[in-house]
Amino acid sequence: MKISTKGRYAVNIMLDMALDKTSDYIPLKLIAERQGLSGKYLEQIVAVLNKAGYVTSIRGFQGGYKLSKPTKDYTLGMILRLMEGSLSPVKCLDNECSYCIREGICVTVKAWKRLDDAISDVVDSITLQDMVDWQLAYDKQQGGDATEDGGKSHRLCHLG
Amino acid sequence: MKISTKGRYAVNIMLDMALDKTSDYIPLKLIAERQGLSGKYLEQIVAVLNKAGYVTSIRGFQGGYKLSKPTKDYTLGMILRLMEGSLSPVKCLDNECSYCIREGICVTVKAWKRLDDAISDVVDSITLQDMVDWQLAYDKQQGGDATEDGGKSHRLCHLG
DNA sequence: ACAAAACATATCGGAATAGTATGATAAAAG
DNA sequence: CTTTTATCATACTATTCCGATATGTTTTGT
Repeated sequence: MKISTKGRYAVNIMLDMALDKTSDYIPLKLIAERQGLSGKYLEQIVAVLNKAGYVTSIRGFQGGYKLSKPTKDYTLGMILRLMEGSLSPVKCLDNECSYCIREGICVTVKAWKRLDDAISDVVDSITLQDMVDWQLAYDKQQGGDATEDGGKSHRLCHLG
Repeated sequence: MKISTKGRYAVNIMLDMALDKTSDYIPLKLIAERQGLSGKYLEQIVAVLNKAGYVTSIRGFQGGYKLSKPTKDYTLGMILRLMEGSLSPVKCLDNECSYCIREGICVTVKAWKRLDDAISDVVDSITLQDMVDWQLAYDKQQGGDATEDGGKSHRLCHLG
């Protein structure tokens, strides 16, 4: 029941971009350094985000990535489902359970469905903007310069 | 984010026991046959349930297992956590995140915590008795003899 | 004694995870 | 027009986890 690094790092990447005030194309190497993650690994992850249209890229010198939509348009669920494939606790709920022996009778599925709904409710209700707001509120609470770099970079938790 | 077979099969085992009207010690082989699962694999799983005191066993001829407590005393969360170790979506929430670089600052953890709470709310609120009730309600709705064995065995979904 | 069943380990193939490694392509700067 | 920076594209790999099998040993009622 763990979210993989792909899912978590993807959130971290997009949140890092959202918190970057320059609102310019950001080289992935910079994000990797800020977050203390492998740049090459992040390339694989951001490639998926790129193909899905979640980020826009410019190649070559002074290139990089930026979010293609406003932060309120991304939910945690969108990002996680893109990377993880599905967030349902059992396969049965992914593909209509067409191969089940007793379709519709299985009482366990009723429990899994409740769990699945609860998970979806949470991840679909939290937007990237929400997380930005949480971060800004925390920065303010700390006086704005509690961090060694004055809060310019927001190193996130990446230890699963 | 998937529940493993150990967690799901453990639920199936305990639900199978709960639905068995004989209220006697049930040989695991019988459960394996009813549920269409590997008996040897179930032995490993039931061994954990046994050590945790969730089931009681009698060895030897005509031995077997039975639930050691009334069905309302088992929650889905108890069973799943026993088998899976933890249901939290990130490791960070398991051990107080003592090794985090920016403990308490990390804004992603706030999101993971919400998800974790939602998951716990669901699994801790569903008891084995609830699932038994759901099954009995369904049996009644079907007239009691819709199944080929008159509803005596309740084959559950085990396809993840 | 025998058969049925719990109990105890060891082993194992496959898949997923979490990355590295290597290189090709593109574009701006000097 | 070369160099630097960066995206883009695969290939590879080491480790862990999953989902079992396999091979017994021990207990116990008949």
